[in-house]
Amino acid sequence: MVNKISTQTLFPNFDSSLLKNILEHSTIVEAQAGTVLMRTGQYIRNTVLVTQGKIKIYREDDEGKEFFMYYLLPGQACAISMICATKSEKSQIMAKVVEDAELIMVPLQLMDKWMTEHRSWYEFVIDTYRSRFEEVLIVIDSIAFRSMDERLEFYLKRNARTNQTNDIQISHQEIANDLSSTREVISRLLKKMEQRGFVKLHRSHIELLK
Amino acid sequence: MVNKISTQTLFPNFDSSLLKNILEHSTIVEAQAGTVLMRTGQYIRNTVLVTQGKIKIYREDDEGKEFFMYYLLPGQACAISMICATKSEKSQIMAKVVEDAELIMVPLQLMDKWMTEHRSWYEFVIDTYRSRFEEVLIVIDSIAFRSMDERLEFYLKRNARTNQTNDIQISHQEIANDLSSTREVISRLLKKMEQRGFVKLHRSHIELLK
DNA sequence: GCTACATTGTAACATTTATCACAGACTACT
DNA sequence: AGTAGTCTGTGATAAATGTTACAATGTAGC
Repeated sequence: MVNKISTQTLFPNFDSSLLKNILEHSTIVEAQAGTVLMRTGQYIRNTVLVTQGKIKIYREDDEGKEFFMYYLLPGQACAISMICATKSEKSQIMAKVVEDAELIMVPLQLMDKWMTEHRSWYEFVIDTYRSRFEEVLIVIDSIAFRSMDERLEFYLKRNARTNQTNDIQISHQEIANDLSSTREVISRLLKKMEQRGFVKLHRSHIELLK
Repeated sequence: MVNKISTQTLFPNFDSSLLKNILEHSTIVEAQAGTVLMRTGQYIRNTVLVTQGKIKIYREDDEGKEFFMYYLLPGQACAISMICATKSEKSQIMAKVVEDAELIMVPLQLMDKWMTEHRSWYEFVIDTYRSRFEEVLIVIDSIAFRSMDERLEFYLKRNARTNQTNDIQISHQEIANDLSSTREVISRLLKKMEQRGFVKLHRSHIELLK
């Protein structure tokens, strides 16, 4: 059952009739860290709102290689699941839970219906499109224009910002996967960053110093 | 003055009252090949519909380096100019006319107003978001997962498809700019592709053989 | 035809990133 | 404490891409 109070806090711009609709017609799903919520090529049947936890959104290639694009946090929605809504298309991305999550699943027909009935839903959807599009453009910048050491720095900073801590719990291997590079390259670049005083390295854990 | 017949042909899904609104309230702009329609950082005041010509959309970095993302063709609209509409934000991209173009400029307030008033406009906007988002994801694939020779092949094929010809009028230098590489690298890779029988090289002009 | 300019070809070399190989260090579990 | 597994460090080497330098060719304008 959806908790009205917390939903209201997380989505403060939703009007009360929309909130009521959400509480009545959506289902709640809990997903443990590690779960793959959505795979490339699967059909999308719901628009996903996040109320708890943390989700990573990836682009996959044919051989299963992953490329990290952005995080989904409480109060946010999956833009792809909205975009595909109108056409009930296949997912273009992979979504992986990295911290135990609670999700509101809104059936696609409602997602579409509410666009005309609830101004606050319409604005939320448009704003989700906008902010994700912008985020994806910044991701393009980093791969199109930057070398691996700059991308790594960008990655660490973004991770620290998202998780609101300078202690990043992650292995070199996972960073390498996210950046579509290799572990040795990341280890070496991190070592150089440590020598420059930018980070302090620990096992499965990187401390950002500035 | 907007030509009603051609607009109707290019945007067949627009209902007649929407068409009437467009003809009344929008302005037509003609732009010659070479014109930069929009620069990164400029404020967006209109949503742009293309009725004639060809436009290339780029992402720019701080030092003015360009990275080509996609084409805008007649019957299409600039997704970024729609996305920024609601917030009247700064442009995140650069738009360059590559074939003399005719554009319909829809003031931002109307773009937003019509979303609720014209179902066909709403659907057009949502579909523009969707298709551009998907296109951008494919662009991410090509830079995240592919090496330069594969990206070049992808680039040439896309160019041929968009321009509906296997004779691509372009210099090695321009390809290098679009892919954020260098002319020498592109020349070398093209030479190899020619040896493999994939293309035939001419001056300022590449013939795609398969 | 001559000249200036844009375009292409290519060699030599530098740098960045990836791959292979292996060792040492830490952790979890029994 | 011992063992298996994960994580990190690092050297050697290969491959891809970028840089520098210069020559050759085609084109446009006079």
